[in-house]
Parts: sequence; structure tokens; C-alpha cells
Amino acid sequence: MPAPISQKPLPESQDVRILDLAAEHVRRFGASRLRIVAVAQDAGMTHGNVYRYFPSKEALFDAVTEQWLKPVEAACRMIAESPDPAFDKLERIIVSVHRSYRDKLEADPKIFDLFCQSMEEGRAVGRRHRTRLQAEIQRVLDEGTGGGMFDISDQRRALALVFDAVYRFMSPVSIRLDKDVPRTQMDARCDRCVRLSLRILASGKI
Amino acid sequence: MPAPISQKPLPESQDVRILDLAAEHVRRFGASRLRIVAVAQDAGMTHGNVYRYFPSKEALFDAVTEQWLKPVEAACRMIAESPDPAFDKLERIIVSVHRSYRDKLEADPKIFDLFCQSMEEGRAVGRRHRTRLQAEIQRVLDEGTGGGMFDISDQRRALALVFDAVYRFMSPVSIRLDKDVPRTQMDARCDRCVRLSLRILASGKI
DNA sequence: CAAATAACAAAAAATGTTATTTGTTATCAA
DNA sequence: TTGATAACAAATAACATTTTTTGTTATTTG
Repeated sequence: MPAPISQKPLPESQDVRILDLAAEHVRRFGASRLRIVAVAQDAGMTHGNVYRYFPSKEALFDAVTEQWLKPVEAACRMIAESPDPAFDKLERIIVSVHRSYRDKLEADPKIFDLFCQSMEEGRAVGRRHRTRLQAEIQRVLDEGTGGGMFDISDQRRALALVFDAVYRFMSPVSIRLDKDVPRTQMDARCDRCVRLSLRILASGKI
Repeated sequence: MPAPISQKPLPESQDVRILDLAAEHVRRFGASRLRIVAVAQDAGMTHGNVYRYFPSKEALFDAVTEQWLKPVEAACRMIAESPDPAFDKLERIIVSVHRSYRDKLEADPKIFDLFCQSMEEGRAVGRRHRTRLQAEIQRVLDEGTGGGMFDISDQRRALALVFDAVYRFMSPVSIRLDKDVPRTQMDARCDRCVRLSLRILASGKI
């Protein structure tokens, strides 16, 4: 029998505590109303001490966003690493990202706004997140090409084309614009659009 | 020899004058800094009189936006009415809209912002504009289907699919997000994406 | 009558002031 | 040495006040 997992979770390290509290503040009041002093107070410390962990308010926001986006990337990696055919994985990854974003938009609209803002301002958090997703997709694409599943002359171009065609379902800003369109409808359209784009990719005629 | 066209243009009607001045104010300072009193002053009248022509500031903004978007619609209609094959026209319309938007973004970024805002807020101006573009496209689509060029079971669905796939190049908000990507690159990607989407449409397998 | 103005209340924006917050640094305690 | 605090200047937000703007309506002008 393995050693029992400690029932009481270890006392979180301060940076994680601050991060969680900050996320909660954003969830409740939105980023513009978050005050470092208030977060510090909730954490039972002076505001100055928060700066030991996060060099600036923006850095704190970025950390909140990054943390909050991790599950999306994890789900993506999960699929990418599964032993299924590359084509299927590609489809599932894109659909998964769309669904995850939509879930997150509905669960935490204020944090989603933070995410969108970072994209609109072209800041590093958003860019890095997208790069990580793209890397997973690129990996699957390579795998598919290696196995002779995709016949692609210019891979880079192919990837760009797929991203362009499914942009509406992968771009947080676009997804937010469609927030009032029923989920079922958006999901169905996403599925169809992804399938279409990938069929072209598979046909290799680009 | 035909009668000479009057050299001096007819004195513009007041509403057009006000519209032009308002557009210029938006161009210069952005919508948020536009003051009805200032426009009225430029037009040489009291601000109260502006309300004889436009019932509210929002109505004035909408009129500016609508006026400013007319050339996009005109170009679209021009193509739709040409005697070319439906397939070609469809492609040219979408590409034309993308190019027009991009031109306008570069020429009048502040008015473009006004347009984007109306889309983001789901206001009538933006919706009507899009509806008019869609109507032209639908017309061409019908034409193509009638001539046996497209084999489509569910037209409504087909149109939605094409719009989804070229969304990045047709949505003003998306285009603005890509404002720093070189035009030549965006244009090339637009062309490829449109061609891809339409090929699917032509194949009829949806 | 059509086109404009003048005058007005309500809403919004600018202003100036005070209080809070941000971010740094020097200091303290374990 | 690590984790915290206290104290501080500069930046920001909050707030009350004044001014401008918006939108209406009654009145004038040609």
C-alpha cells in the first residue's frame, strides 16, 4: 500500500496564495478594480511584501492569466501525447481549445477579459500561451507528416492556413464577440469548420 | 456637345455638411472627443440646430459610420452584378471586402474604431452593414446554385461555414488585431483561405 | 413654413483637491 | 539569509465642485 497522501494540503507557498487571492479579486471586481493593498490585506501581509513575489501589478495580472490558462494547455498536451492518429488529434486539439475557452469565458468572464486584453495589446503572456499551443499542434503536424499521413509541401504555410480558417474558434477576442450565440450552435459550427479545414490539409492540395 | 457640368459643386445640404464635419472630427480626435457644439461651430450654426438633422450624438456617429461604409458595399454590389461566373464573383467579393476594410483601417483608423465599436456592441449600423454584404453574397450563391455550379444541400449552413472560415478576413475587429502584420502577407493569406473555403463549397460535400 | 436661434434642465466632462495606491528602499526579526 | 515590515516619494484614484455638453422646447427670422 502506498504511503497515504497527506489529507491536509501543504500550506500553500505565499506566491500561490497571493495568486489565488488576486484571481479571486479579478473574478469579483474585474482587473481595473483590483488593488494590491486589498490583496495584501486578504493575504494578511503588507502590500510591500507582495512586491517580493510579483515585481509589479502587471506581472501579477500576467501570472494570474498564465496560471488560469494552464488547464487549456494541459488538455492540449494530453491530446497531443495520446497514441491516436495525428489527424484525429489535430481535430481534437482545436475543438478542445475552443471548448476550453468557451468554458472559461462563461466561468470567469473577468479573467477572460484580462486574457483578451493581453492579446489585444500584444503582450507576452498571450503570445507565449499561443506559442505553446502552436508548438503542440506543430508537433502533431510533424508526426503526421513523418508517418505519411499528411502530404504537405510547405508545412509552415499549411499551419498558417489552418489557423486562419479556424481563427474564429481559437481567438479569445472572437469567441467573446460570439458570447451571446448559443453554445450548441457555436460548437457545431466549430466542429464543421475544423473538419473542413483539416480535410483540405489531409488532401495536401495547398 | 453636352451641357457643361456645373464647375462649382452645388452647395451641400446641411445634413451632408454636418456629416462630413463630424467625420473629420472623428478622424482627428476620435469619437470620444467629438463634441456636438464643436461640430456645430465648424458648421457655423448653434448646436441645437444640429439636432434638427440628427436626433442624437449616437445617430450622428451611426450616420458617419454608414456613410463611410457605403463604398465597401458598392464595390461588393458591383462585383455581384457583373456577368462573371458565380464562383469567381464569390471569391472576388470576399477578397474585396477584406481589402476595402484594410484600406479603411489604414486611411481612417479612428473611424474604423467607431465601426468596430458598433460591431462589439452589437448595434444596428454594424449589423445592417453586414446584412447588406451577406445579402449580396447570398444572391451570388443563389445564382450559382441555380446554374448548377454549386451543389449544396443546406445553403444556409454552407454560407455560415464559408463565413466562419474566412471570418478572420471579414471581421473588422479581427482585421484591426492584425493591423501590424504586413498587408502583403495578410492579403496572400486571405486569398489562400478564401480559395480553400470556396473549393469546399464547390465540391458540395458539407 | 422652414431654418435657425436662445434659453433651459439634465447629463457628462473637466478641474482642482484630498486620499489612496504603487513601487522602492531601508530596516527588522527569526 | 529569508521573509517580513515601516516609511517614503511618485503615481493614481476618489471626490466634490464648476464648467461644458447634450438634448428639448419655446421663440425668432426670413
